[in-house]
Amino acid sequence: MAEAGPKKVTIFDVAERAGVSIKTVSRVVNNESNVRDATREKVLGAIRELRYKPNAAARELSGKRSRLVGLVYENAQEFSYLKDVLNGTLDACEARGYSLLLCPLALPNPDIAARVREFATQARVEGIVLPAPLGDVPAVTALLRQLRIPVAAIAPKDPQPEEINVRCNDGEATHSLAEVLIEQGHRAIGFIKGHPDHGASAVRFAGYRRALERHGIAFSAALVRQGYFDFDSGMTAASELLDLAEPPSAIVASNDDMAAGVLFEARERSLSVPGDLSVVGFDDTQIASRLWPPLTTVRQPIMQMAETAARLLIDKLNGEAVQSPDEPFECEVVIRNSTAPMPSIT
Amino acid sequence: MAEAGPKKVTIFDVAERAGVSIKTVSRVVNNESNVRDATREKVLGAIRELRYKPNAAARELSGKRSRLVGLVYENAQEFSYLKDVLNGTLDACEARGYSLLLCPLALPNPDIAARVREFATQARVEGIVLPAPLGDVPAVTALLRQLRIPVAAIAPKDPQPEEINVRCNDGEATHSLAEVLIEQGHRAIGFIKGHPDHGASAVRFAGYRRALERHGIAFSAALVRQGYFDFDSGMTAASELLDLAEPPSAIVASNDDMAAGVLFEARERSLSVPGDLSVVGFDDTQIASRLWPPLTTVRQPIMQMAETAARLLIDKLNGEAVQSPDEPFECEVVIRNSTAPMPSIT
DNA sequence: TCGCGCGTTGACAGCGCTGTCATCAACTTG
DNA sequence: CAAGTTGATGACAGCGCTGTCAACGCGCGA
Repeated sequence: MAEAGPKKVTIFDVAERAGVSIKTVSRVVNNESNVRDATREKVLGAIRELRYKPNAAARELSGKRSRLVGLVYENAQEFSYLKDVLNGTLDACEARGYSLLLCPLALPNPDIAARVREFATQARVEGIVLPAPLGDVPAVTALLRQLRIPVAAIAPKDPQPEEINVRCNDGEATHSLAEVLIEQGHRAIGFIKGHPDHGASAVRFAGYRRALERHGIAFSAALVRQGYFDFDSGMTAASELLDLAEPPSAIVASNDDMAAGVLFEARERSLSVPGDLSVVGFDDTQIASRLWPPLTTVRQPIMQMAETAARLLIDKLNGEAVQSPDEPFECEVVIRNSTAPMPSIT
Repeated sequence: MAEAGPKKVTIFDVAERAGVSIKTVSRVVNNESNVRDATREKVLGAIRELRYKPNAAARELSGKRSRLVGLVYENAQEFSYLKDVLNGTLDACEARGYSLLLCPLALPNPDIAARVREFATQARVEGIVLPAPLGDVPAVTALLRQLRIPVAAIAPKDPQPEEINVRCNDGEATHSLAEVLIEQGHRAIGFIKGHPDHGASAVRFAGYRRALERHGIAFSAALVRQGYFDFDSGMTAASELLDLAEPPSAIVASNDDMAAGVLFEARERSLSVPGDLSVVGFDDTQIASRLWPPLTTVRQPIMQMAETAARLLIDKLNGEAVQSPDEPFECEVVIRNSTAPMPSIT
């Protein structure tokens, strides 16, 4: 191997330069108390001058802190969701000097527990970020609790009070979304539920029901179909709904991918959207604005949620007393062109 | 902190159990030669029985090997591409006991070099995977060369012979794609180029030109527009092409996102696809099958390419004499419903 | 005045592994 | 058969840091 670059700067070099012991340098680097301000300044100066960067391996070996956070996620997940989760988590890690390790999971899978255990122990992560729907998978959550690995869940169905979790008001948002349709005169509004294993599915469905109730529209189970958050299930559900003797004039899909399926099915039947049928999605994924017509949908602040989750997690790892945000994050309804007033039946 | 779990198993425990010195255990773990088979078996047995896992921090501190690979990528990139890159790279890392660290880049950005340097030195990665288009960014490649960090480039424009790189035959694929249209009778075939900074753009354009040439169709610069791989530029380019006095009857977009833009523009003009206009994309991203009509496009084996790149990179880091694959990976033309025979003008 | 407590600092061991070099037995060779 | 060669194994230092604990100086109350 070729020799290159300047000699590695170690804590000894800094100590010598600052005229203190390595222990004091260590204290300064780790922001410990009980260092006189003058001393701290001296050390900080030496660190800056020498461009000292602590050796992560040595710190971990000696101090038992790996400064590693894990992101365990469902690999089949809509990727624009993951992208936001990833970016948010990375931001938080970077800001606090942590590194991120990834653990994609294929669900459903009987070996999840083994894989997560392997990851948690072998990868030496101090804490784990668990984006939905993994915060709702008992095999995972129970294991991590048993391993005593701190967890930060993004949008779990049943938030554990002692664990970090961040939520958004997607129930409210679905309520608003349904109201958009109601205010346009729609009364027969179909609903395609999300995957039953995802906490968000029930919440969104509840939001839809509340909107109907509030506006005095009778709920009809016939207008509800079970979907699984994927394109095909959206198509199938739309097909069934449109085959009804009295088909809905609008359909709320629990995510964009299923809404895309609805649009597809409508095209197959030469139904005009929004002329003959209004459609709304959820998530504002990239596809929402690429479809024709562009989808009215809901944008969730996933990246902020992930950033907050990871930040709180790291703070907790650092011994701070953190608590989950009291208020859910705000979703935003994005009005595009897939919705239009109910054609008057005069 | 709560005490939990079994006592950590160290190399000493294994050595004792196997009745050898720690050094011999180390040799076995690192697959070094000069260990008698019988000894190796004994040690392997002890490792298995004790479930020994070497401590990564200690190995790094002592041996200077971090077993970390970096993935530097453009964050704005189409994410289904990144997903494949990520999955392929992760697979290779996992199979070889490496971990993956991420470094998203926002391009264009004057500080890339600083950020990459920070990542390369601070994150202690031994090697870096560089998916397109980053293998073509001199600020990045030159820096890494100077830092002497081994690199594996995915689909670079100018493959460096001394560095690992994997390619696919996307020129051929574009050729085939254009031929699909030609065989359907199209003669006026528009082309929307990709981002000029991406190596693939020129290659795909060349494939298109070769197809025309091979079938004796005169090339017309008027039918070519510059795009940037994004939806909007696809729309704009389509708009210009369709405004031509003699508009094309088919359009080849250099990726799916731009093809989606073409479809969108066609819809705005109430043009039927593929009745009035045939459209093809490239990449077979998720959106391709969600659009209406579903796009004829080309699927690249990105995940395999990434897996190969990362695998070769790690082998190289381990001192093996590796060389890039001689043959490019094969792309696959996916025929869907966005193409149809040229309407006869009889 | 002495003794005590507190805030600050340093000496040193040791985290778990790999690199270096010494050792030793088993061969090979003239 | 002595000397040299080779392969297998072990002893030990040390990677760069943090935890532990001791030492030191200073102010304060009795």
